[in-house]
Amino acid sequence: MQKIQIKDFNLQHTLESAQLFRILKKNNGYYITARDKLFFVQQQEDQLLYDGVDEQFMIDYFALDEDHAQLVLAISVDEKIKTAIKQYYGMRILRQDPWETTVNFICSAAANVPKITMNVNLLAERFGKKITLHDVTSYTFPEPGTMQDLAIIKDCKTGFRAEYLFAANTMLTDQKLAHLRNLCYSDAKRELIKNAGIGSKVADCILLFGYGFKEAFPVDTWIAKVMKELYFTKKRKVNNQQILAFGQKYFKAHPGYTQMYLFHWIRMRDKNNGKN
DNA sequence: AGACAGGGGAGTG
DNA sequence: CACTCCCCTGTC
Repeated sequence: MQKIQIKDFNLQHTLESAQLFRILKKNNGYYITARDKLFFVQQQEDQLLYDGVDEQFMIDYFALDEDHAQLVLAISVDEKIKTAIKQYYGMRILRQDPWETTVNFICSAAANVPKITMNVNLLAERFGKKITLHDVTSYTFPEPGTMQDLAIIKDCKTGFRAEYLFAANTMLTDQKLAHLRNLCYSDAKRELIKNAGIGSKVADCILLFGYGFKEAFPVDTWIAKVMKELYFTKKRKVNNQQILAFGQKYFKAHPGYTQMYLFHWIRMRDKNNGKN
């Protein structure tokens, strides 16, 4: 087990904020499968204990080189967002693999966290390779181009998303996805949306979690709800596009980070209230 | 703006 | 137990 010093970091909030799905809670920590790696991580106050990956991976994956305090300061534009930040301080946006993120969020359409988790775990079992760490077994994420059997994709209970996944597998490569890094946010988004099954919301998730575009502001039902509640109290009707435009303008420092805090805050609040 | 998708879960007989 | 119905949620 190795150790790394951390600051302004909360592992639980980071991992339980629906930006990644292949997590197993165990041994007072988490086993995470990320693309072709299976690793263990546990927080002990200002340290992360980890195994299965090297230090450079940890720094990059968890964005440990980011000045989170500074970032939070920049997005603290009003009391509402400050409340959410206070409660879940240290929630980081991970730097995930673009291909894996793309597949994850194609699966996310008309689904929820348990269903997405089921879908991607099944896909990995069918198309990935077995991988083991300690007493935990997992499967690597399918490589681009390897999901060549539509029937198997369907077997993974992906439903109408199966064809989108099949097409993405045919059309996308790591190289093509890497190219999007050279583009600005809106150009990259325009490119992503050309793919079937990727609309505005899914594209924003991919851009935020897979590329680190902090301009992205994914508007799902939770964000729509919290934004209406906090910022559109007088307006009778507002659509997701308007919420997106407002969010990007009002939270202009880092809309994506603000979205994360608001998303987590509203989900936890409603969960604790016994709603949902 | 409304139809629609597959699976899960609650409710009913 | 078998069934029906409704909900979930984002794309088309």
